[in-house]
Amino acid sequence: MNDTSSVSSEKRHSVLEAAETLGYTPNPAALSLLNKRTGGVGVLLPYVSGEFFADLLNGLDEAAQDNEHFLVVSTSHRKPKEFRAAMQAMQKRVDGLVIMAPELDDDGAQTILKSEDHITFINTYLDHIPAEENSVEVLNFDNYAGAHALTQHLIELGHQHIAYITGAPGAGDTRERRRGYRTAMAGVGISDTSALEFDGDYTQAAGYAAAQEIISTTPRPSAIMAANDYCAMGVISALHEAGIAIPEEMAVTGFDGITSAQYTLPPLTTVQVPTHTIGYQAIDRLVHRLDEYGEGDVRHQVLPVELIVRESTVP
Amino acid sequence: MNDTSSVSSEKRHSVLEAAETLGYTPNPAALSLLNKRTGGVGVLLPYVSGEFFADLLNGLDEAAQDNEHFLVVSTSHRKPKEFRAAMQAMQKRVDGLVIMAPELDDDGAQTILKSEDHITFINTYLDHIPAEENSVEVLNFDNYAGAHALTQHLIELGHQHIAYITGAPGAGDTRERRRGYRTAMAGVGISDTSALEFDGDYTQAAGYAAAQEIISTTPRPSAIMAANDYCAMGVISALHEAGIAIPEEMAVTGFDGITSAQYTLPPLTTVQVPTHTIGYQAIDRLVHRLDEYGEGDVRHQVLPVELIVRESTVP
DNA sequence: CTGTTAGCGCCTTCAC
DNA sequence: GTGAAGGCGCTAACAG
Repeated sequence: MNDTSSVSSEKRHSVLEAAETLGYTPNPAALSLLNKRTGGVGVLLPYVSGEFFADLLNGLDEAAQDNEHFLVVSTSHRKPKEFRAAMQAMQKRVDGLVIMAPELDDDGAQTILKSEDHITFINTYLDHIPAEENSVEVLNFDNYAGAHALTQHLIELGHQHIAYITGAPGAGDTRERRRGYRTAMAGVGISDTSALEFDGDYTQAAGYAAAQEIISTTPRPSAIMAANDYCAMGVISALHEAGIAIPEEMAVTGFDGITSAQYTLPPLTTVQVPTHTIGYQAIDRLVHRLDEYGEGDVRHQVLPVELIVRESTVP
Repeated sequence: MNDTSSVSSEKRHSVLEAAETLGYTPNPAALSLLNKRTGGVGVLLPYVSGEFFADLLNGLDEAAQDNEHFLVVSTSHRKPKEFRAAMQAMQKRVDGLVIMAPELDDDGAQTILKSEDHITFINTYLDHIPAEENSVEVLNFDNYAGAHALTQHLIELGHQHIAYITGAPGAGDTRERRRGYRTAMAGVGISDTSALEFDGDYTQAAGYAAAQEIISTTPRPSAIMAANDYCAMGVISALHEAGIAIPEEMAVTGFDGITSAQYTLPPLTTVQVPTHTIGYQAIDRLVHRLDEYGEGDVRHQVLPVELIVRESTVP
């Protein structure tokens, strides 16, 4: 008996003690059968790589522990079909879902929202969320503002010929960052940036390859904005190999603000995104939503980002 | 009805079809109450940081999906008490546990082994495993051989004054790597390395701090072996700041072989450990153990590592 | 304040 | 070949 029935405090004490000694724990499966609550939160990630996801998981885990929930993690679901299967598997095992799916399109989203689960999306751009369906919340970084600030910073330093390496194709964050770049460029009269944009993704290898392409274009840009910090590391490596001095001959910027960005040579100017925070909040709010409110509250929340200027850009 | 009862295949078909249409799935909680199997595997990590853990999680997740199990992840349990609590919580929710606890001492291990669970330890050094207790397996990197090969490599290049930055204090992998270093040094007559060893851990900050200390000692060492690749990144940063050329004036080595180690300036000589593989195997073998064998098989397995020579050491 | 009972969702056993 | 019943571990609601 937990607290409900009226039992002599004496007897309850002895029972609790016995339970302690024997290491007894109520069977979670039986509990969840009764309460219709499992005490778990599912986390659906597109993939896991690098410091960004490590930080994210730390935030998720910390919040889960604070709220006494366990974490069921599943990754590698960039394909809609696998994604669906993973959701299916999670469905009845957890009380709510945290989903990061930057590559999710609107059709896919509609299918997800059919399930009457509590969901918190992170770093996911959804256009049409039907407000009545269920309990949904969206938490995003301000990718647009970050990229805009970064571009603006370079422009203020006198750069005009700024190359841009795009992130993973088809992802919402990629689109948002590029939009920030384009808008800032348009602000100084450069409305066609097509010759300055280069395909990439969020890896060092992509940055390395894109940089090699960029340095061979004429006229050569004076700055490279990489898709993120890892991409920038690849850029730096390529420039170093080609004997191009950073920042004297070429400025380089990143995105995310991972720890390693402090330790590149030279240290990287970048945008710090609140990775740990978004993870923590995603779980924390989801769990509170589970307890307190019912269905039907859809909210968008954009987390601020911070420009970090290090010595990699020309003064 | 799944396959057991004898039912007309016609009727079965129609039922299966209906299930598909309605999106019906048997309630996992009820199943686990019946079968005494949850279909989940618990993962207990000391913490999550950087590319190493991202790779590890990829391996774990891939194996979990291949074996149709879900992953319950819990981290931040360097304290025995929290660790115990996490195990308790996992206990009945999963069929087996993968535990990485390099800092676990033998007493702590005994307590863990009391629980009659199936466990696979990774990167964890246990001395006294009672073979009869339950189903246990231990998977480790060959940390000793890796550090030994690295030291040997430096020695063959003519280095004698080799500084060593130790990993996280109290961890088994730290001890093993240091042992490899000491043994190799003793092999060339340097049996007292106390003046050459510097406290550190597995972070860039630790490498940065330790390197500053090392370069101010006299006589100055000609090589620095960092605890791991992240630590080495901090070393490189400090050396660069002090104007010390790598590798001409100082050789630097790492450990782990993370992707970023290719993109340091210069690229890092390091030891490649099979991070993804250890994760995959841990789950894969655990699940197979669950199905096929009973209790009582304890095995140690050491995974080979590979020396990767890049341009950071003097020729 | 205590003891009993019904039932959460499912599957296996046993009678029909 | 089919239907009904029992029970996995637990707790809420009830009767004593």
